[in-house]
Amino acid sequence: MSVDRQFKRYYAKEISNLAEGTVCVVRGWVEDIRPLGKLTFITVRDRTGLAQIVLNKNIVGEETFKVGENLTRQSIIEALGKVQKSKSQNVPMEVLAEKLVILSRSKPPFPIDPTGRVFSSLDKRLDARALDLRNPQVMAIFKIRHTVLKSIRETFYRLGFIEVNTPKIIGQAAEGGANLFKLSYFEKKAYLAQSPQLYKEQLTMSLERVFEISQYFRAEKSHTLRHVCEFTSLDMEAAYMDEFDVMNVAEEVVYNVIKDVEKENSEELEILKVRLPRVERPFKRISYTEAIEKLREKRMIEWGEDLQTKDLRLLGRTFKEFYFIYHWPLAIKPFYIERLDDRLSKSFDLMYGYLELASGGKRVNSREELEKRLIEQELDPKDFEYHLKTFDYGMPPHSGWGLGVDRLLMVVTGRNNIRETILYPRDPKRLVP
RNA sequence: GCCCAGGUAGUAUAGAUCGGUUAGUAUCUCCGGCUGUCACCCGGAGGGUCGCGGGUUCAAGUCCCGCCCUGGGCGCCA
Repeated sequence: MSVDRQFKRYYAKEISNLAEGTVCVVRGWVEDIRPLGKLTFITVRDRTGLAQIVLNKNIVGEETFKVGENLTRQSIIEALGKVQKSKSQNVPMEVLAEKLVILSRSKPPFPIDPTGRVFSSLDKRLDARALDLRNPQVMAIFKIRHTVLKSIRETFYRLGFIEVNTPKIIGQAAEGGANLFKLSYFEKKAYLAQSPQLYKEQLTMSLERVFEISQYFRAEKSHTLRHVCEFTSLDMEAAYMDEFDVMNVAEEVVYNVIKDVEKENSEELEILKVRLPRVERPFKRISYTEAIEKLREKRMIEWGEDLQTKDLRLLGRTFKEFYFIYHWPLAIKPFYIERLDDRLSKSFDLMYGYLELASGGKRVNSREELEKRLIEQELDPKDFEYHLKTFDYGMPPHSGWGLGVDRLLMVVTGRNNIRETILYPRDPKRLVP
């Protein structure tokens, strides 16, 4: 069934560098078939790029030639042949086929056009996501995503952080605020985790420096380009660091991500026709109070108010790159953020333009203060007993943040819809595939 | 949850202001031709309950009502 196994398989991209006459095996999906009588050109694509296979009736014979003529687009083929110079505009070298086998025959019509000649709506594309990924532009996003994840891990390893995995099925609807997805856990009620917040704080009392990359869940019917119900979060928490220390960590992570993508994904960036955001260290840092003053030039806003979408868009016009907004009012931050004075907190957000990428701060590390803050926010300390107890075991001062990986990808790949950066996104209307 | 814009072959679109012949185009799929194509070309064919239901009318893709779906904005959002 298969062509001769003794010959090496080359990726499409490699063929251009092979010497004339090299015998090679090419595998991939058929992008185009151009029959010209006794000569057929097949463009085949794999994850690395495009290759051209030439089928000559006088060389392969009647039977194989017919296989080539009757191919369907998107089918998976395997060809064996010799490399020769090509007159193609797209590739310098091509493969003159001696054998051709169909490994999987596709069945048109397809719900979308993965070559991108006719644009399909995102909705249709997501319905056929597996096929959509054959589009080099779509594939490029996820190759970059791979680099981003790799870069993040390398930075944290270098900084002496330990990678951890906290539970995603949780028993207590902690934290209040956002809505949790409920599920049944045998006879008990359980929830899908919205964050590793309490776990990662607890881990600082032993592992000191931890980070986690994982998916979390929010049952919110958000209808925007930057919210989904299942998102990937990068979380870190470190003992003995304050809010400015962990802001520096965030800056280093983001800076390295940009530099690594620049180094490793120039081809993908070109396919996407985007330029990476400029990064200069240190990132700009403005306090919440300064942000309010800035906004006052444009509209009536009271100190203490949370910033709305329109405010962030306004700020984004002034601060077009990465920047921090730090020391937010205590009242609009969660209970575990430490107090700075009677009205401010040791908190910060990392922004890119109008987009909120990360949020963090120094944490409360006394049990008494934590209980007080819970009550202030109308939460019941009894529900947090398992967490509060850990503060009696000796809890180091610690700080941390959570960063939306999908949002960071939006910035890096220049997409304006978060769904483009997630393989199989989940939003209030989409649960499949 | 609120507001706005949409829904026409597999895909993407034109046609709606003014109701009237066989709903047009590109791509796609199939058949025929071609030895250097490259979004090949040339010739032929196929594919549409115009989102669903109801109404007005001699006549509805087009006008009216309801519903469903999609996109976008706001809100919600550690």
